[in-house]
Amino acid sequence: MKNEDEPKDKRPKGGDAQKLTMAEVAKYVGVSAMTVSRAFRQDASVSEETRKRIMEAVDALGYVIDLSAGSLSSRRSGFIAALVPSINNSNFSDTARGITDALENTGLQLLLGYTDYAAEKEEKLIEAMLRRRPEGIILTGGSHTDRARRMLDKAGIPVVETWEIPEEPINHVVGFSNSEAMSLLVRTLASQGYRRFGYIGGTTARDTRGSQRRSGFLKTVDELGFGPGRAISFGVPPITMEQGGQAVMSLLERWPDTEVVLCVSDLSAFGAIMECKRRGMRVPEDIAIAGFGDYEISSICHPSITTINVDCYGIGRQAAVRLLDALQAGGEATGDEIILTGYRVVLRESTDRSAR
Amino acid sequence: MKNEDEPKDKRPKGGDAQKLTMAEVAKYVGVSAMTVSRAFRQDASVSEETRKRIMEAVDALGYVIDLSAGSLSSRRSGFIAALVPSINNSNFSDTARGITDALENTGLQLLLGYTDYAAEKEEKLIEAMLRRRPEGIILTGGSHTDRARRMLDKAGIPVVETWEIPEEPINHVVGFSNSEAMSLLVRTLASQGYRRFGYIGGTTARDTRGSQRRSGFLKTVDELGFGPGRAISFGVPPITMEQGGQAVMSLLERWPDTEVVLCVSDLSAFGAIMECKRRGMRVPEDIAIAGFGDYEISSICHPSITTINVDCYGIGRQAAVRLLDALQAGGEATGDEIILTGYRVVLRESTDRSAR
DNA sequence: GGACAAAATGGTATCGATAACAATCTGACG
DNA sequence: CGTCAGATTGTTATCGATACCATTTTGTCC
Repeated sequence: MKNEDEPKDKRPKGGDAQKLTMAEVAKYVGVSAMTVSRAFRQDASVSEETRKRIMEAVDALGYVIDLSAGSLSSRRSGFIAALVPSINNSNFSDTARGITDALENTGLQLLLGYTDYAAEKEEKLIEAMLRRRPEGIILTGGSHTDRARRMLDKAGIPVVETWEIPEEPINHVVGFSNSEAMSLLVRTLASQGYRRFGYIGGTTARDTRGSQRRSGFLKTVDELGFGPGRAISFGVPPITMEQGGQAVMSLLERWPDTEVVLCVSDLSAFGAIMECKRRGMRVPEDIAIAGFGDYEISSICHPSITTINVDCYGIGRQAAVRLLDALQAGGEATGDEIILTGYRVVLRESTDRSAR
Repeated sequence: MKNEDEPKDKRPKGGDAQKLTMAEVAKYVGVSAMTVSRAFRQDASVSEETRKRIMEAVDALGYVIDLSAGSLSSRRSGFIAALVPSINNSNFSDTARGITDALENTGLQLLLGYTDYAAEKEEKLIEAMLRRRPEGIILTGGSHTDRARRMLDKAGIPVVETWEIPEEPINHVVGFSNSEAMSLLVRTLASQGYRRFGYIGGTTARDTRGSQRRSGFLKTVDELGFGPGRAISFGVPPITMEQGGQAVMSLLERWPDTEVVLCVSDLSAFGAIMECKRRGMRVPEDIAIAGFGDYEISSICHPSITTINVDCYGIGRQAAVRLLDALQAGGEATGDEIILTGYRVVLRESTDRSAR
């Protein structure tokens, strides 16, 4: 049996491994712990002189305040949770950046998670997040499991759904209609003379925004009287560039006279364009292709890609601001509200009609 | 003056806004709070029957455990912190994904931050992270401010530096030599007959990996006797595709007979290639271009881009595993160690010599 | 100089879980 | 049937900060 008296400190390394507490800093300075606590918050009333002495001591000792202790007694975790489908998708990482930027200097920290486009994973993540008692939560989309909804309701914190307009919003919404955005793109291209439209993008419930774009496409093509829409779907999200290439080929195989192909995202559009070029087809002369999302690549590549520009960063920023407002108001005055973010068609070379 | 007796609950909404505690769940079930606490952990000894009853109550009441309270007394936050330069860069988001995946089912949660390639921002973030008492921390690169180093040392938690081999590692390292990787690319292309090498990528201290690639380039070109390297730099990281395009033009203006241009990343390489094509130059016939990082785009675009494939995901995964090992060992046996991750040259169309 | 408001500081209880130890229960075995 | 180890459950103190209220100090004004 081991000697029970052996040192218990098993920290990997680190100089003086004693754990400093506020009380020790206080003793060192000759004030009470409460005063040290106040010194760490700007608004609290501590004389400049005392604060200075305390901060010098903090520096000298290398003290780092422990927020988890504080949040227990103050009942404010200082966390905001945000869930995005994928962190590898620059549209969503732009949104994450918008959130982070809006949170700067608010004393709030972001807890980020990614759901992999799966509602069950979202449910798990929501639970994991709620265990940290976030003061608010930002979600992508409006499609959640029942249990997730119940947990969110019970948590009693402001919720912001983003990137789309849910049929039954939980609380606040910052987004746009993916269906209408895609519809706008169809109409814009139709006004340029295109008639035979194709579409690439799944129907899967995993990517609700993708499904909405697809239905917006089909509905609009129908309304315009351009016959039944030619839509094919493929794999599960996230859709790769390569899949975009495969998809455009099966689409053209099935409907060889397609004039223009709209894609669920720029990434699949890019893959489609590259595959066409590889096969010797010219874009837009032989086939026009458009995307969605206005990724960096679309303005750079050759031909540049017609797309819908979405204010990804703004969605994140506004969602965070909305949350901050709600927190400020203590949840009283602020009614649930839907904030519509803008989008616009960006016409580029890949659908240039004059090139035909 | 307001009536002090008015309800204090200002929660936004939420059904029964009472905050449940473990004690209440315990009372409901008819056991002690301690037993409920045990039921939440797999290993703890609670009879199956009791656990089942407790979990049913948890479900019925909608109780969500409060980890911040638990971590205070258990002195284990359940957090791992990770800092990456940018979340929009898919190389780094792959690394983040690797970390997250490795943490799955460990009960540890990731606190992610991005430094914007700035050491001062890294310092701030490290402090913000340490306030949450993470059990370990994963950093990108080995370049940190003095204060950051002191804080990390004082924190006494395992540190893993990634994506490069620091001269003075803090603790653990999972990465590769960016300089040698670039050197390998130069030698490989030299063996194909290329002689007049150009380079695009900054020297800034912000992007140490970029600087290492650059110096690896210059050193190798020099060693091979191919005269002084032709290197130009531009803007601050993160480098955009567009900047890649601008850079290749100024490089060719200055050294018009350059045969092959190596870029600090695939993104700038892509921008460079597109700009060349836009100007009517053929790649690789007129000018060969290579990148670094093997982003998705490089295998898809036309011409496909020669690059260095880096195990981004594996870096994250291994870094996390290393951390878990260190935590397991309680910091005893595990010496600081450098784990080298692989990389390899991927030759593609953009440097295809036979096309000339 | 005294009165009084405002500023600055301190003391104590507490947030909600878990560690550590104590107590009780269960079943196996001689 | 008694004993004892192991399984199960309970009790109390505590993690490290902050809320709340009490107290002391400072400054202003007549």
